[in-house]
Amino acid sequence: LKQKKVQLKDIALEVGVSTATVSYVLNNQPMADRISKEVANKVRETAKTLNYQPNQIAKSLKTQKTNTIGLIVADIANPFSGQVARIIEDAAKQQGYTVIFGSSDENLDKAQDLINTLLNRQVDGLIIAAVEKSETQLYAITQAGVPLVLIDRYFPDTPFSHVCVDNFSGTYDAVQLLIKNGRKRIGLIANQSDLYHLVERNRGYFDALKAAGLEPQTKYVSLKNIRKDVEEGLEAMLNADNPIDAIFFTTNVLALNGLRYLRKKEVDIPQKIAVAAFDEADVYDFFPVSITHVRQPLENLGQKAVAQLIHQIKTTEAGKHFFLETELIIGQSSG
Amino acid sequence: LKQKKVQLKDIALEVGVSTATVSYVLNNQPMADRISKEVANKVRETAKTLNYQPNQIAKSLKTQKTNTIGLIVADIANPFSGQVARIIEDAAKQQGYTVIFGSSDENLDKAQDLINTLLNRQVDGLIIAAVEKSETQLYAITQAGVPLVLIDRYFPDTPFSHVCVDNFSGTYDAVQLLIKNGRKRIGLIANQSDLYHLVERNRGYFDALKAAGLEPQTKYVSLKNIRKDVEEGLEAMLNADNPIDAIFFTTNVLALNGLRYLRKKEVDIPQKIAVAAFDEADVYDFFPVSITHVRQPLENLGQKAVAQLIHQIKTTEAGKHFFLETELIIGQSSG
DNA sequence: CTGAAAGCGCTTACAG
DNA sequence: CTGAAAGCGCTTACAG
Repeated sequence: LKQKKVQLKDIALEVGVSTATVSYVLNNQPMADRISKEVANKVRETAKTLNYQPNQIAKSLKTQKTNTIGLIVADIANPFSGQVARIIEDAAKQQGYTVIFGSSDENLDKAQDLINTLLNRQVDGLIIAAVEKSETQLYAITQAGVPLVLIDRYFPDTPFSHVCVDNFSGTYDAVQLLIKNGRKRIGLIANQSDLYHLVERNRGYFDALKAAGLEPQTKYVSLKNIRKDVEEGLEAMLNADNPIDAIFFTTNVLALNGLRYLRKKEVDIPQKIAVAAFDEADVYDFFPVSITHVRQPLENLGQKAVAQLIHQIKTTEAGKHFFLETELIIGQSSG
Repeated sequence: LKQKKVQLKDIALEVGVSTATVSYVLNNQPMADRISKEVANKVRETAKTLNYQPNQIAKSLKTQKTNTIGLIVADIANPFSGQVARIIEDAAKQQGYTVIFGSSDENLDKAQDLINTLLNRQVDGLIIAAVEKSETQLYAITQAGVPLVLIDRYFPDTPFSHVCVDNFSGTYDAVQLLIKNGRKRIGLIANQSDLYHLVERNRGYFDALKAAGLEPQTKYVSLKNIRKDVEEGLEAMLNADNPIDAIFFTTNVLALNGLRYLRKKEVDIPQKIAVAAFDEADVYDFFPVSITHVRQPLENLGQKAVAQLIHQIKTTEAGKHFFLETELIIGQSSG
């Protein structure tokens, strides 16, 4: 049933030249300049009439380039990952690259599996939203000579290229806004994680409080138990002897769970408690009050990652560290 | 800089056998049974110590199989697409397939571009959320002998396999609920589109109204102008001489835009106007009232699409049409 | 101006 | 029980 595909040989036969000649003209090789206009045109015409589609696999085997980028995100179903994937897809396509993706679920073994699969498929380079404790597997990638760019997350004191935002300042500024608005007891709800970008967000919170002489109140939630942990954390902080009057969520997932709870409990925002969060969410638009949040420049993030990766593919030069600025979107929730 | 990769030849050399032998044992070919246990073990050991990673490209060129599925969605950044993509990714991985994706933006030319790219890369099959008027390009795929399964959308009187939901019944039931709840003037906000699954939703609305002897009121919105069109439609219907007391949105994007507008205008839901919609959205959780909606079984949809595609890849048998049942999630918004 | 030929890294009938 | 060899569909130095 599978139709025989048209190949170089067929065009060569039809025109009466060698496959070499056909290859030269179809790829616009420098060689092609020396091929007579007649032959070249005939080749091109024949390719068109036969509807020739080059076999990228054969091409790749010979040239050792697949024009493919491997992308590993946390979960493509998560809007943050999806948006970044889309931007990367577009930027890659513009440069003639296709992307193969996989979701790591923040799991080290799954990530390693994906890396193996992608390397077996000879991707020209990888863009990875790295999972916790994955430094070793990342070193293996670069040691194999495969270009690598980290996105969103990174590891300090590590040579891998990365494109991230300034998580510290982003958080610092948002928390400072809560302070400026007169809040004295500002809680933090954060992921229990060693991922450096999250650690940096926490540090932004602590530093902002310290600079104002305020006491921190924190709840670290487990990835396995987000909803319950967030609710328990909020409940404890709200019912403490000295209850919080503001809360900062370090991710949008935490914020969504927190906001759902606060709405259920009919806690007044921002009268009773002011709210700010890192990252956006569509949902913010629909909350009764607009939510103050730290916005990451996703477009820039994705495009720079692709640009840097392709640069590394072409030059085998590495190790650029980009930190992009975040933007503080001030809504009504911060008071 | 690029490290030389370990290949079959290296293992063969090390063990002192031919590459054929190495290939047989590493692939557990039937042939491998006849190879002495000692040799086989030595091959496996050596492969492990050298950390041999097969070159999937070379393998594919020879076997004419890439173990790759091409996936075309409307926009991977859109949560519906992202969730489906994730389910497909997992189902595919379980069967040893990797997925390459692309976003068509509902655009025929982009879709054709993606199809070409994916076919050049010799994907073993395609799963496509088809765009309007794409029948011709789909016929070209099947005529080239490439297995194809449509997902979410389909075309009537067409031989392509598809996995979709029963859009007519889903809508019919939801609108009927509004009617049961005493609503008499039920409006429809729908996309201006010939896509059959959307046409079917519209038909569900009209039939439900007709069965109850009610008059329809409709607004068809352009993809290029969703927000404005939705708002104008609602405004017109709310301010008509005989204003609507309920509204049905045929997609979640339309619903989100509509809900945003209704909230801004402080229209009471469901007192003044009852609301129901096709498809889910995270946002529904955060709306002051829970939103009645028609839920698609995404998990099933994605898994069946992959299963059917792989079936077609292995048997070259085609043309199965799946219609899955939707579920009506009854919230407070429908009154 | 063009072609013969090697080779990319595998698999697999075939021979022994 | 194992290997020599052809071949998947291209590209590209090299020769003429």
